Amino acid sequence: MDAKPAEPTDAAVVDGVLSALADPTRRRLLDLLSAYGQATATTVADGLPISRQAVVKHLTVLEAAGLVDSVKVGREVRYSVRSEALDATARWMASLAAAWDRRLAKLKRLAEAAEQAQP
Amino acid sequence: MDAKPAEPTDAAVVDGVLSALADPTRRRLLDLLSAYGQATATTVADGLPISRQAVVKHLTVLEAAGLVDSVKVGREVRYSVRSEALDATARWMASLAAAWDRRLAKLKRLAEAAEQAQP
DNA sequence: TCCGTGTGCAACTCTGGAGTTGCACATGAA
DNA sequence: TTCATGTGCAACTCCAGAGTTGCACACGGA
Repeated sequence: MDAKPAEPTDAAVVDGVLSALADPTRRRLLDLLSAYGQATATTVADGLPISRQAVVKHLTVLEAAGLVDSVKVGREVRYSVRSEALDATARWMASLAAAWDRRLAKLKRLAEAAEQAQP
Repeated sequence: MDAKPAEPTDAAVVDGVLSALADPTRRRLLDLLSAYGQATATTVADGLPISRQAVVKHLTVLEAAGLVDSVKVGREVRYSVRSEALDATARWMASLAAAWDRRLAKLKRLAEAAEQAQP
């Protein structure tokens, strides 16, 4: 029973996470962030071949997708990774794969039944 | 033990699946395909507001990502959904989420230890 | 054989997003 | 207060990819 297609609320989350993770640079960014635990855009940009502004844009996308959290400390903004949205999307994908399997199995049964009915 | 980062072979698969699923039209297309069980590009295009050629391009991307299978029957090409790549990506995401959680927990412990060492 | 329908290929437009640059603003330290 | 450094904002370039259109080709049925 844990294989229903997806909860309606998850749709937007899944959409955001998938778009966010589609970019290799953003995946790399998440890797760095999870390694640092907490870091500013400037810090992360040092470890990447792109400008700080590019990093900020990516972080904005990731935050909108719920994959990243930001906290303002003094004059700097510290970002950290959040696993909830990622986990929700993983569950969505697993249930989708299960749904496909069930549909295919059902269609296969129907096809076999039809074949036996009309030899 | 089922939470190791990811198998190296999976990297390309995950990359392809994520890029493929990032497009809403492609997700819609997969929905239709899984409902039909098996369908041609022309058939699917009838249920979408885009041209057959656009559908063919999307199906090519999906097939390259391993999300779709194609079989040539006479003069038509029948596409069907495949769940393996999707399932592999789901597992990758779940293990990534778990890895993030473990790292954050570890960093938290380290921070607390440091705080106790220097009150 | 001829006709109709489904595919494949190529060229084209166009928009969104990735990245850069320049500058103004804010804040912590001296 | 002054200075250095980290952020925020805006305008700009550039290119990949989503979609279209037109046409040639292939195959099954009459």
